[in-house]
Amino acid sequence: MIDNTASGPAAGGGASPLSSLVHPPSLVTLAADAIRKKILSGEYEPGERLLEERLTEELSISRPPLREAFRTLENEGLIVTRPRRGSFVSTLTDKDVYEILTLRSVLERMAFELGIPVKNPALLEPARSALLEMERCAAEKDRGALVLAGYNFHYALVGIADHQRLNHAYASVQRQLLLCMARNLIARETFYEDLDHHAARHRHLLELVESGDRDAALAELAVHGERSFESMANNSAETG
Amino acid sequence: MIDNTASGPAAGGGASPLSSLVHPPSLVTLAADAIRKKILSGEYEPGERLLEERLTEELSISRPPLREAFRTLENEGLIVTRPRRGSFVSTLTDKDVYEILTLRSVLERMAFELGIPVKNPALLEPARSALLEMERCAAEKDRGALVLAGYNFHYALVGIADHQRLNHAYASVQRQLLLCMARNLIARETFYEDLDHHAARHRHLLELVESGDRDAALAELAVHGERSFESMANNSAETG
DNA sequence: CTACAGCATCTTGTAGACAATAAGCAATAG
DNA sequence: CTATTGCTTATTGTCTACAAGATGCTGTAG
Repeated sequence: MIDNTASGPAAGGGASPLSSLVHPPSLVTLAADAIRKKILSGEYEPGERLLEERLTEELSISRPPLREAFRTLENEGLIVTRPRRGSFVSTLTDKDVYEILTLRSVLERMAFELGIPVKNPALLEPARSALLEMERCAAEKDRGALVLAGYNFHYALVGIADHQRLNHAYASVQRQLLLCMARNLIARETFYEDLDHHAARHRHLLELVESGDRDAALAELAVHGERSFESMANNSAETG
Repeated sequence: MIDNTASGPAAGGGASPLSSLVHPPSLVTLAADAIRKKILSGEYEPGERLLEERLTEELSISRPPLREAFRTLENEGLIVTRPRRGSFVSTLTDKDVYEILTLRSVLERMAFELGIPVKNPALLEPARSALLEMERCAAEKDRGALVLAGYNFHYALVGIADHQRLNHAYASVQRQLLLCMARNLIARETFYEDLDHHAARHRHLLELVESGDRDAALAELAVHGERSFESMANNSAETG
């Protein structure tokens, strides 16, 4: 059954909360969100075949909206559809991981180059609250939640560029990154060194962004991304 | 009626010629290609409502595959769908144009940074042949064809990075750029100064790429993009 | 004359059914 | 015993039909 408890930007395709009040979301949207959630949570494993009939009864919808949802997920890179063969959860090779990480890095740098110094202070609010959420997770020693909060923070940070297409592309890349993590569950545990240090690094990054020093922020972002890249690449090399 | 005379990478979603021989393309693919073509050629104007029933009889298919094609085009940014209201060809604001051009620039730079020096010489082949096509168009004084060939050249150039996701994102941006041009038809005529000079600039760019001098190629790309940006931005300011 | 309410029509959203193809299995021949 | 061929089954691709909601018009009241 569809359960659309909309999560952060990294998790859902999420319509704006305003429009969702006015327009009841279509089954296509709900189905896409539900399946995306199950893929990213690891309930559907990479490579797993997604039987349409099975999904229809699982979500209590019929096939047309389900198939439309598949198209959406396909364009997001979460599933691949082979004609007459069916749809499968994307299996990521090491090259895919490389592509995802490099593209993410470029998009983040673009956001900083366009967005710093921040013209509209309101654009920083989401990043600030996301950081608070991170620090809360760190204080509670909730590593899994911290990772997700980190994704939301990065997404919010990219938002300072006030660039719709950049946001869209970045969200897509982030989702695939979450798929990487679903592949090697170890990453979820060994990714980060120390929770407080992790949160502190992100606070430092945000402060540099707020200061308006573009080059300093970009430099920090570089080492920031470097760390993630190494962790993920090592991890992928171990398991892949 | 669907007429899938597959064009260059900028125009079609184009399945590989090999697989198209084995697997008959689905109606969804054919419909998406056909509609995309009509949108980019200007047959369907920006803002125009796309009636499902009308499209079904125009393409001689039924609504389910058509609706799936809509999802694809929606994710490509060519149409927008408002729930219970219908689908419309995307209307681009000046900010949209700004976003498209900046994103394109970043993606091209990324391709150069990752792809130069070119490791696999075969990756340069598509760019070389695309350039020849450009020069042919210039010689024949076919301005419209030259512009399209230019798009194919740039797409081929991005291909040197050997980066699937980058290619995909770039193709998407390019399609929206073509949508810009469908908006202001003037651009198609006044965009370029001199046909031969235009082709020569592109040859120069390719030669720098082939030489392996990344910085020089990036510098040339910068002025290259600068020109397009100004032309497009001015043009959009005039008409938008 | 204008504004609001109610209705008719049209369009989208969804469901269920049919047809075509691919995968898996079994039987037979070598 | 193995490989190949034919069939069976299951799953995708597509179509037609029904339901729900939105738009536009018309009629009436102020």
